[in-house]
Amino acid sequence: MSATPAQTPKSERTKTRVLREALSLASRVGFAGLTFGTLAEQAGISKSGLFAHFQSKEDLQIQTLHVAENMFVDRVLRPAVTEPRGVPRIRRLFDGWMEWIHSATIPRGDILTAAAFEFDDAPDGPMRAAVVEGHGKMHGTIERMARQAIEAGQFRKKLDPAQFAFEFLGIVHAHHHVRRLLRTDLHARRARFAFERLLETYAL
Amino acid sequence: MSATPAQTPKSERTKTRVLREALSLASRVGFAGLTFGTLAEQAGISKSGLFAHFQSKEDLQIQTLHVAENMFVDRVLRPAVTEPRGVPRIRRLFDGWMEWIHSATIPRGDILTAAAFEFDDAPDGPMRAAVVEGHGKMHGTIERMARQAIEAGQFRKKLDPAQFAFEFLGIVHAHHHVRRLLRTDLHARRARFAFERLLETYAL
DNA sequence: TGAATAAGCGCACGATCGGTCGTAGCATCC
DNA sequence: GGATGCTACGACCGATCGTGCGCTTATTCA
Repeated sequence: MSATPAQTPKSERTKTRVLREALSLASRVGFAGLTFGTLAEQAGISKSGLFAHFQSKEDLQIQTLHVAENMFVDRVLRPAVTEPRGVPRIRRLFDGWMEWIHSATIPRGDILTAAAFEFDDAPDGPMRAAVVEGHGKMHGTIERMARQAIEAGQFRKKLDPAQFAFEFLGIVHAHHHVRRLLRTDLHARRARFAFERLLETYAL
Repeated sequence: MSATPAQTPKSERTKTRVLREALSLASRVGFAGLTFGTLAEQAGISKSGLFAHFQSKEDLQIQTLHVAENMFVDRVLRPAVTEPRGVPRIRRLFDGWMEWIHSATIPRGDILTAAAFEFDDAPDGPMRAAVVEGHGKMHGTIERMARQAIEAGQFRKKLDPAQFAFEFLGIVHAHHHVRRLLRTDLHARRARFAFERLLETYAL
């Protein structure tokens, strides 16, 4: 029994495991469908046992969202930043994001975008605030990349970085939405085409 | 009592009234939030009384959706078709749609787009099918308009009408989403800008 | 090793969900 | 006008939701 080398406490290990299940569950049924009952069943723990780790449903949702965000940073954002500033970095971000979407199960798609769509009309609350903050950060990141592309002489000076960010996100979201609605990957082509047109408009 | 001039039967009048309330309710809380309980309360009718008019919740949702669709046709589509084919008609469609969005209460925005977002990841069912069909029709309409613009010599021949429809809808949806997320009308400008850029790319 | 702590469980709660049923009464049509 | 059929009602069902409580363990730390 004392064989366990006294490392991470059990509580933490359980929580990590539960959060992994929560992420998987939310990917399938959304954050609204992330209920204590179903999560308890999937994680092999009692409903009330979950309350030892999460004070409320909102708490559970937020922590799960942060797990997803960290994964996005690792798999999409970080790789993009290894590219040189400007257009290459923007391209890599778009490519990475498309892959990220593609790797997700079709019915729900990119879990972060799905969360944004799910909570954009929710009443005020911590979860909505977290989603809004995530959107703001992403918008800011893309804006910055556009600005760097201008500084690098790859984009025209007349380009408004905020406008670029709006359209970039719009393309990604439109793709996400159509993919969910029609349950097909055919529209990745259209999204890519729109993205290229966006770059071309401001190239040189 | 016999004063009523034997016109529309009472059943129909009640149903119309209830559907009007249902639309108003759905505009505030979404189609998922359109429950028999709350609708009964708002319409001043008993929950079970509603079942005389709607066999199921899905039935209620679909009928309410159709009311909204008809309204959209009257207020947006029909006015657009009064314009000459090609770019003017496309412009009018976009303008009308932006007004339609603007006229909606902010937290939920355009009820049709909201429905599309709400049911794009729902399990198969009549409501989802109705939403998909609505999207298909809209896509087809825009595609046709783009084709007509090509025929009229206003758009380049190399333009893919389906691509145009994808991007047109993408702009509208992106606007709808950001408006709900940030609860501001500031992004109408960005949407319009994106739309103009879309037209310019294929003009001549 | 033993005491303090916290993890996890079973049970139950009030609310709300979509939906059913039997019935009463009013509208409709012959 | 009178028989018929539909509208509308209230009561109720089983399921599920988020959440609280009290208890039994298992774990942590001195």
